[in-house]
Amino acid sequence: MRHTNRPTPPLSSPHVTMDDVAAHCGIAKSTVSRALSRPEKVSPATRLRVEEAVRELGYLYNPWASSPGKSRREFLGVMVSQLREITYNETLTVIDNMASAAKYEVLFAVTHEAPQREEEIILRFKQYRASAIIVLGATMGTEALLRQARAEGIPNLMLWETSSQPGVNFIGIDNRELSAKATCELLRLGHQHIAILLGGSENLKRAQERERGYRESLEQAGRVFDPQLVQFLGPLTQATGQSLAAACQTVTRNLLGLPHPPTAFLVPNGLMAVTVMTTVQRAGLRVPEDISVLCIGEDALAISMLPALSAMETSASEMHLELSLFLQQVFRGESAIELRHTLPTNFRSRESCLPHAR
Amino acid sequence: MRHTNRPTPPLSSPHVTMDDVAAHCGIAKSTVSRALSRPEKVSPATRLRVEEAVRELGYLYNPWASSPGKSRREFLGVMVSQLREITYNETLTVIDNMASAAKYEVLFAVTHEAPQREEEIILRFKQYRASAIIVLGATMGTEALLRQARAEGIPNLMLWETSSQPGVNFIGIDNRELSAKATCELLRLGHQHIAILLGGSENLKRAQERERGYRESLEQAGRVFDPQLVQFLGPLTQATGQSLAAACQTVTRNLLGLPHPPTAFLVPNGLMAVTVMTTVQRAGLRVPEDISVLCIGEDALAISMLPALSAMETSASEMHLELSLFLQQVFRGESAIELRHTLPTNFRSRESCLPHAR
DNA sequence: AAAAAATATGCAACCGATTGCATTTTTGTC
DNA sequence: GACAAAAATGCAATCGGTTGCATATTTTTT
Repeated sequence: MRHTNRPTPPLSSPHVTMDDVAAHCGIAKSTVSRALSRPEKVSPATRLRVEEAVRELGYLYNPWASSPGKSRREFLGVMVSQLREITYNETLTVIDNMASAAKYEVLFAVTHEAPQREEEIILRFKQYRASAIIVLGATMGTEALLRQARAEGIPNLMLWETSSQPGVNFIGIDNRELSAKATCELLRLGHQHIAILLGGSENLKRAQERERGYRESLEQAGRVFDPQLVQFLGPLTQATGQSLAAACQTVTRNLLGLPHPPTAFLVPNGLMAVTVMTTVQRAGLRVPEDISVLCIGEDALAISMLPALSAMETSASEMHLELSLFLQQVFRGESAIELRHTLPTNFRSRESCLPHAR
Repeated sequence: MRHTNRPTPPLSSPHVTMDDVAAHCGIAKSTVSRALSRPEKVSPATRLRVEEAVRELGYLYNPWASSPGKSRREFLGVMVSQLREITYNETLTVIDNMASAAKYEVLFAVTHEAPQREEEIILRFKQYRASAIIVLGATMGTEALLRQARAEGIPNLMLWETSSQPGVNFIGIDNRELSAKATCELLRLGHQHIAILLGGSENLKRAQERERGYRESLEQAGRVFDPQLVQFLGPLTQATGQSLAAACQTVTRNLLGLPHPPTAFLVPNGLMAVTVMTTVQRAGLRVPEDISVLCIGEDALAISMLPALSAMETSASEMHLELSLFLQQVFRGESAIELRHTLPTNFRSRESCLPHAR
């Protein structure tokens, strides 16, 4: 995207400008400007007259104007892979709160995990001179984009991910390790056939890393890796047009119908956990007696359901705290911020996992 | 908010301007401008030289500059009460897709159902000359704000709500009626004590309307209205700091402990449904045999859970279709758009509601 | 080959604010 | 009441693009 090619937008209604206010008060434009931005530099009488006129004429500050170099409109670019993860919602809320308090605007965009779209979005963020770029949900190309942005002086932050590349900031979990730990946990419980469900497409960094962690754990334990047990839900929903829940249901049913059906499921979030559990139960099996379910990446649903969901858990509040610290630096105008923080994770056993009864 | 008072931001790095490109090519700034915005008005040779220089110098179009009246940066203001509703996520995705395709930027803000915040946000949207304002989740003051915006020529659209005020556009469901229908449904099944759980605070338009529908239905059926059975979850979570799910759990437990405990629950969404069901079951009761659960406002979770959730359902896709039509009008530059559409709703019986066995 | 038409480019004004500096007005002091 | 200092205001340049109009160049026509 360089320039858009829309047929020249219908010019918006002629707005009231500072000149109008000045004329109305019979004073100079510069005085009006000062009255509004540094009231103490102006006599109380004029200030009142200006405020009066502003109200009367309905004048609105125009952030577009002002010397297009300096001035004070500030943006935060927020790029999200998709809006299916409840955890992202919380994080987005934190970001918005901080931004709002600091009078920053949030530019929001969804990538749908498409690398090309990511590139466009980052470019737009740059054009709008975003003070920082925050990413939720990365593909394999994201890091390169962020390094570039960083090199150009735009602080960046990837959330819920980690990165091995320099120049990319992050606060997040090591998904490979997380997935590996989860797999080990199930292996330790004696499960021979473990299915892993991955939200998103293969593009998704997180999904790739989890798949890798899963595979490595299996290999390390000397088990055969059965590709049938690895299911990416993203491409499926896109191909068939069905909802994620529906896709999950189909996949689960298919898995249960295998000659050697899995006795444990690794799922990416609460919604998938519910869906898997329900499907399992409808197939006449019990959770956790017959089938264990373990959630990688806990969310609000986990504790609410029955049986309560065993999960790999992380301190979201720790992340949000660090996030807010980062944002404060951004708001203070620091641009060479370095922040690479891997959050600790641990297995939280609840009710949905049991040792495999042969 | 008129002007912000930050200590003048640290001036961003000196960007490459059109002048730089022009100088580098030895041509006039205006030619560069034309080469980029209307390539056909410029000789192929120059165009190539300019493109080359742009690449070489790393020139980026600066949307801030340009005649601050015309020009082509276009915004969509999206105001959301909170990010707890999964349905909102889908709607947001639709909005983002449309905006992105039309090269509009999405300005995003969360109100937390605070009227004062809403006012600030709308003001900011106006300042940034947003082409339209879209609202998800309104308070009682929202409509007045939108009418005002509309009067000033900014199209607005309230989603998932209806409005009786002129000048306010909407595509949504009549929450009073919806709630009334749901209550009737439960009354018809013979339930004597029906609890209603409302997400959000009393500020929230939707919550108010649902409470009203519930009350009216009860009165119409000649039942006594027991205020104890009406629970607003919003204020509770804010007061105690606990999560929505935790608050829902507490409330449910309390309700079950009443002298005349409810035999049916009206819940606002899937997450609350899961939580109520789980709490009920942990209390030694069964869903739906002992306790019925009916969801007002269906979401992805509804069909995934066990027992499958009976719900008042609406065609989200119908809404999204109309929404996209509205946005297309906005993108085409129409500002006096009139759109007031109440979506049909109907009761979808699944497994979570049964006649009350006395 | 000259005139007319079409195309390409440059010049300069403009958009709506900010800001340094000059100027005017007010205030305070003796 | 005169004068200096301080406070308030105005003037004009500036930011980085866009655009109408004038000018220069190329192409077409006869």
